[in-house]
Amino acid sequence: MVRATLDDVARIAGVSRATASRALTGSGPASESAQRKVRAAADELGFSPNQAARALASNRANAVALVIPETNLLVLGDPFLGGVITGASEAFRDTDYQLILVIVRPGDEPTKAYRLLQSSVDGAIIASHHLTGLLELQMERHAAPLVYVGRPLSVESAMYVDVDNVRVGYLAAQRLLERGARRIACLAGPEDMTPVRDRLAGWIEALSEAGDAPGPVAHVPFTSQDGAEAMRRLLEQDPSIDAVFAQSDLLAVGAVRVLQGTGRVVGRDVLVVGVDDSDLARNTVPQLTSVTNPSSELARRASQMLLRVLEDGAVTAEPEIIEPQIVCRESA
Amino acid sequence: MVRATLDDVARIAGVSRATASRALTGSGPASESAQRKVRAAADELGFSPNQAARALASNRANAVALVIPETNLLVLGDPFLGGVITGASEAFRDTDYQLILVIVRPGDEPTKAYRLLQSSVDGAIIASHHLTGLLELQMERHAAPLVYVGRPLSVESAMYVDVDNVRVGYLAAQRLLERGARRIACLAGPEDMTPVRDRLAGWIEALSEAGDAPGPVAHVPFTSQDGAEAMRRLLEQDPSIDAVFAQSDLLAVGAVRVLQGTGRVVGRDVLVVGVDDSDLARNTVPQLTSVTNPSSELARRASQMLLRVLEDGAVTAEPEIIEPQIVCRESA
DNA sequence: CGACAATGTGAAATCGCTTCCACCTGGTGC
DNA sequence: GCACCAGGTGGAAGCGATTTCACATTGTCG
Repeated sequence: MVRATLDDVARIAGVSRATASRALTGSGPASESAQRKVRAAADELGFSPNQAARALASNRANAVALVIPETNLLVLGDPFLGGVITGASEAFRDTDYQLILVIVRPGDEPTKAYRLLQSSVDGAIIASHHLTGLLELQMERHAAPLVYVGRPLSVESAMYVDVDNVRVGYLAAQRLLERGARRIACLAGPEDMTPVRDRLAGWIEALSEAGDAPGPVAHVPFTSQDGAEAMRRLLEQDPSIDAVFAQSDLLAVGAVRVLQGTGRVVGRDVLVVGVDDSDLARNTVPQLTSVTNPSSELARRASQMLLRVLEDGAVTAEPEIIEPQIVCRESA
Repeated sequence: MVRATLDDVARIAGVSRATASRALTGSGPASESAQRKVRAAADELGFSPNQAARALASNRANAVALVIPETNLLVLGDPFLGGVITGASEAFRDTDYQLILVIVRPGDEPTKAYRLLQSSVDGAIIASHHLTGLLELQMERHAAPLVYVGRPLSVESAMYVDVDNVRVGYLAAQRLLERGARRIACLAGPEDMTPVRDRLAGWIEALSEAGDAPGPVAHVPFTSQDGAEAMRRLLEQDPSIDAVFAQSDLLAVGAVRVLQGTGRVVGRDVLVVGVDDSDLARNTVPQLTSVTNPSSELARRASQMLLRVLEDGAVTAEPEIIEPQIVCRESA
């Protein structure tokens, strides 16, 4: 069976191709009756427009890229990226933009992704913090609008949606202090990530407000293994630690395992707060107190921002900041 | 800056557009010297072909769809889908196919996705077990080749890659029996999924070989909450249960939590085997014994199968079956 | 009643590429 | 030497839509 073309639709509807196009896309004047006839013909033929032809003629790809980093986190099940994917897909579901998944590896030469993006998308959502400037700058030069999930480190005046990460750190520290912690360590993520720095800043702020000095800090990748190792090192360094602010639930899980291994009871002898409020937080024993980091919400808002720019032709949009919440459970 | 077109490249290289096209795509004869000149000109201009034009002219989209179900699993962090995404992306990274992400919700009318796929991809990887025929049949009618990750329930003669799920169940039961279990319950997934049925079959097979009768079975969605509830019900029903075959790590985690809540020591009083061998299995206390269900491997193989069909023009390919392994840890 | 908008319409020109086809070279076999 | 063939090449015809523009056809106002 040969695919029906707009010509077929026009012929059956008894109008010109131009009119048929206008009737279906609403891009120009078309009488009531013409619209009815065209729509009937299109239904009859099961017409669906050839995207390539449409893209070529209209000079818009009707597609957006979702750029995410490939850490092995996806495999290991870090829920943050899953949420980003879900959120973005949700936001674009009812538009006729297609979502093109671009997974970049730290080592990849950026030109490849750049080319791809340049030639075939109208815009992009970028969820990768780790790209150090290169890709970002190259893409910025290009006309297609870019929206970041998470404030980018190296790009000024970017459009982005982020959680208030300073507040994340502040909330965590506040909770730990309220529960009586005196010596709070921090299991932070990689040092070159803006959220990591901001959370650290918020944590320090809350501590100094309370007149406390920050405990030891360890920067490690966001995996539970690294979290466990780092926790072990911190304990050696300072066995008097009575609370831990872990910058992700995954890190927290690793820390909890080590703390339990030393005979400490988490939630009593030592307090732990994580970040992400993921499923993980509910599935461990003890359940984790965690600060929210609503990935799908962030991605949804970023997508909507991109859509707005795409549709309204606006050049830019103000960043949006989401307020984090702390969800208290057994660990702190 | 205006994008360079093939015309520009041809002009600078001093050849015709036809020759330039052939030189760049390798789709026809082109002399050494022409190729050199064209390539030099393309580099100089930073030429990258307009995908839409190429797709329109060649009647191939240079894109494949990755169809995955939206359960809230992605949000909740079921690692299986993350692995599928990673694996597929990896397989297509070095081709010039783009990956279009299509997330279908159980309730979605399939025509929408169908239209999308029909009009703008050369093929698709389908990772959704839950689609009951409708979408699948519609798509089968269409020319674009489809490869399933996981044997589909309703489509005969489909191309797919799957793990040997009967063996998964068999391995789990075997391990539990070896460790001395006498009364083995099964926490199964939704009843309409082929892997769920197959694992159940393998489990029963191993039990009957050993002369044991299967314990109680509960069918629930793949979340830890449902796992926990089901475990509670099973225990009420039969407190003598001394082992559990949970059909995913997430279910296992829920079960473990409940078992521990009753004072049982998992790994001693009661044994638990999960499936997926995900990060989760390594992060719980006790660590879970789990049967592998290598999602990214499955997706990679499925993608390669699709590529083969796409490139060779082969009509079909034989299903591939991957052997599962059991990874023994503390819980059984 | 004539003139001028406003509104719909279709012919035709793109968009940037691939690919068919006709043509022109050389080199080879007889 | 002549026919022939193979490998290169360029001209030109699409691919299937959108969009511009000129041309009706109305209705409305003075």
